[in-house]
Amino acid sequence: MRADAQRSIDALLQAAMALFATSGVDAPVREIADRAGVGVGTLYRRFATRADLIAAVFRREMDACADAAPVIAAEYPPFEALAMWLQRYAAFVGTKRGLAKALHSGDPAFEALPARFEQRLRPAFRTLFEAATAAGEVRADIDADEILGAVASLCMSAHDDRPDHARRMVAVLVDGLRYGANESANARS
Amino acid sequence: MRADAQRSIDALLQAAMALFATSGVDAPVREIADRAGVGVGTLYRRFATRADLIAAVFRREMDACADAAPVIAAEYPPFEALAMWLQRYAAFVGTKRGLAKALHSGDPAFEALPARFEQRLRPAFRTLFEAATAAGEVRADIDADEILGAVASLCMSAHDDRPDHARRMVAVLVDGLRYGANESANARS
DNA sequence: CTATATACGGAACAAGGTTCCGTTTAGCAA
DNA sequence: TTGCTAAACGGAACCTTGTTCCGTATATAG
Repeated sequence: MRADAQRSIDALLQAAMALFATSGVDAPVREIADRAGVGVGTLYRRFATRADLIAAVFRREMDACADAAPVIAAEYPPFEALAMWLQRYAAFVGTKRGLAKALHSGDPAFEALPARFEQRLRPAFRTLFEAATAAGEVRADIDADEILGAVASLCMSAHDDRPDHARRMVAVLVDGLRYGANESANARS
Repeated sequence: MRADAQRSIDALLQAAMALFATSGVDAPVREIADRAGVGVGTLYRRFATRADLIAAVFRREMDACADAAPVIAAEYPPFEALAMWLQRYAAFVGTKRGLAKALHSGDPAFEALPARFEQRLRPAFRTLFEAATAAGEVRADIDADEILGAVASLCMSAHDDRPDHARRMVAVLVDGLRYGANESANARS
């Protein structure tokens, strides 16, 4: 692949990522191309369709988020690593305005994304989670998937408020994860 | 209001209803106007925006569905009435491809719809449900709202299959409602 | 019957996605 | 270094969709 082609792809992905975070995934292709400093023709040479560009951005960010897990795990003790990565994950989900709508749109470009979530994010978190569990720092009555879902919900719903609202709510949730933090309140339902 | 204006409104609502059922709520305004035998100008004279037309169609169908409840209740015994109305409700939800997306779009035209659901459909079903319960024909461990939600889910998800798939699933669900029909299976976690 | 407020149709406009094609250029070979 | 050419580029043009505008037609009160 020619070097300028690779540069275009990188610029497009970066521009799209930035615009999606601020304006949602409905950002017009022309704006994306402008911000990347390329023409729309170039955009369409690299991504067959607007949806393919969106999917590529999501995939890239998902991977980056998953890749952060082992790095964080190597540098911090189990529970801190888990907490930090969940904030990282929250930041990822928080920039995905319109993600849910896109996923349910039925567009074939998005079909592969759920599978990628399973293959990358889920195991990435599970490793952190099991390390923290093994260290006895996480209560035993909660499932790893529940946490990923809960954090995603927190970040999806409250996105128009102050931008750190989600971060704080995730922090509260993480505190609640601490082993034995609320032993008397564990009887739910 | 002039008679021709009323005719236009009726024609538009009917055309939109038919198109929404077959092509989803994304049907273009021009197609709707054509099918109604009017120009797009007329459409926009009657409905400030495309979303307002969609909302009007939903409202009208919701009301029709709710109005059917007392009619059915007057003609059939409690449990049959309940079963029949749920099929009516299923038919309504089944023609609403894209309803969920529209509701979550944040468009102000749809803001009033959830309230209308509460005010019309919920009580309409609750009356049927309580009559059947009073007659001892419905198991006691289920809530009326759960049923409305479950039927809606059934009709939303499986819409591309054979069109009667949802109808059959709803029928199965209704059978499960019969009081004492599966007493041994009632222990669900 | 006539006057006029009301309604109608559809061309025109705006905005967004996608395609097309003439121009430019990276990178290899001589 | 210089030429060559496949690859890449930009952006005008096109298509579809929602919305607006306005000249024409008509229902209906008096």
